[in-house]
Amino acid sequence: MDFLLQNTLSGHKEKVFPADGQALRFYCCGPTVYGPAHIGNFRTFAIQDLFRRTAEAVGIRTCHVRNLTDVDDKTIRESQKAGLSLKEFTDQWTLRFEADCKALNLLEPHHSPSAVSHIPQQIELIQRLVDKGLAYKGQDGSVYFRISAFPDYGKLSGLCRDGLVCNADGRLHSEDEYGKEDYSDFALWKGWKEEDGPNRWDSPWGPGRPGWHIECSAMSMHYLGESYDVHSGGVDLVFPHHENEIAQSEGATGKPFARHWFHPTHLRVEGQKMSKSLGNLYTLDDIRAKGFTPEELRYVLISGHFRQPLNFTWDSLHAARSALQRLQRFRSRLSPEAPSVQVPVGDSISGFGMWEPVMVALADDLNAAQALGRLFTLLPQAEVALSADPSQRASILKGFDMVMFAFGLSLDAPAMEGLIAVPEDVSALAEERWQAKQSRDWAKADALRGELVAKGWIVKDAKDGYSLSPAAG
RNA sequence: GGCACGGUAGCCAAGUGGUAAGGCCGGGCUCUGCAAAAGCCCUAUGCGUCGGUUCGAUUCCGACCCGUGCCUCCA
Repeated sequence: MDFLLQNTLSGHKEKVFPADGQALRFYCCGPTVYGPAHIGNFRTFAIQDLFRRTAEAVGIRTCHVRNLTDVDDKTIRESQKAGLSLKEFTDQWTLRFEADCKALNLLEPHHSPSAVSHIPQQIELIQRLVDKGLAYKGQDGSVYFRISAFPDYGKLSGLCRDGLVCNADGRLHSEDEYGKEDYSDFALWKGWKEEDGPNRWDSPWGPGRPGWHIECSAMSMHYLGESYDVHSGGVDLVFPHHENEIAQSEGATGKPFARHWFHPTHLRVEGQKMSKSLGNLYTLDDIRAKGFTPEELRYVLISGHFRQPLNFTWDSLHAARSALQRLQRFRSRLSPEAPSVQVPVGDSISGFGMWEPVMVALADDLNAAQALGRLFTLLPQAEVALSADPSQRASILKGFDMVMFAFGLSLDAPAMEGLIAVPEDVSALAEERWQAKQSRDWAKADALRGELVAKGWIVKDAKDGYSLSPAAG
């Protein structure tokens, strides 16, 4: 099964493929660890995870790198506010980020390099650019990339260099910037300033710290080679971040950098842009506080097409809950055993069976919306097929689990339920009610159910027992 | 101002030159002491507006309206 994906560089759908005999080399721009990531950040990471899972599900091995930006203006400023060293500060947010990723069932990247731990690689790359005349030291002690020496600048974003200067329409900064030859030139190395405090590293150009763009070039090439397969980040990174990465990398090596680029678009919240002032920069904890699970959020985040802006609403989380429950019920009817979520590389290509149309949709430019549509259409068909011929159970189950692997849905809600502690008095009431019901004392049973509801618990009867769950809301 | 993208049922959201996937909500039915759950069924004569091309357009073209993104460090 071919895996097609629109390439930002060409504007066309192109086949995703690794070099012969190698893993698909895949780089993602990761978070700046100065606070909790919000659900908009996680939309991008969830889509990237969907990309990786889809690749692996169709039999493409991957090597996935996602960096951590742990030195920049924000991390320095916020660490100082918090009274912590930069490392203490970014470490704590890195742990938080990793925990959130795990909760969202994002596969762990094979490498998660941080900028601070790759300073030498960045200095070396800057040195290559200086040596080739593509970078220069400015009057302010910083080193800048000389855009005028890189004719291809603008090929990713479609913005030409002249356009940058001419079309900004008043948004152009005044020319009081000093140190740079040209307004558009960007910093590779930032000379140390008073407000940076102890956060300084030595370099051939004096003390300072790396610029933001250089870290991704240096680390991606360090782990994946000077030319690699796929590079991804949020749509806002197309310009200037990715444009600058291309300039730095191709300028230094003279070779093509990443071949294939894709950019998930932004999340909107209740029809509005996310912003601090609107108070809608929700984190995973905010989602939990409203009683939803990370998996429900994941479902929402991946359920729209990644190049289409997605409008997040609380209602969509309710919809996700119901949809997931249907999948869970289907899965547990198929087999009570927990799904195997191991990477299915190797035997996957012919393994989807009746679910193949779902994977075809995912492998066609990551069309998750269409894939989910097909999935739900096939659900009743699977039930019919199963009752007609029970011997198909194993193959239906296998294909279904593989598709769930690709979506990254573990369908493990029952395990979650077990984690909710039921207070003593509640379980005693419930037990008393069950006994009343067994002796057909309907009035008493109903009265006891009323008491349980008053305590915020809902009881549901089955043939041979009952279950308790906290009332919604 | 430049470039790009989008406007599909109450909500979310696919898709196609030939008569609108799917999910949620809502309604109905079956089942069950009751309730809930579950399963089944139904739910857009219309796809921003107005023109054009066509046997036929939501799908192509044009104009317009509205919304969104990027235009130097924001996923």
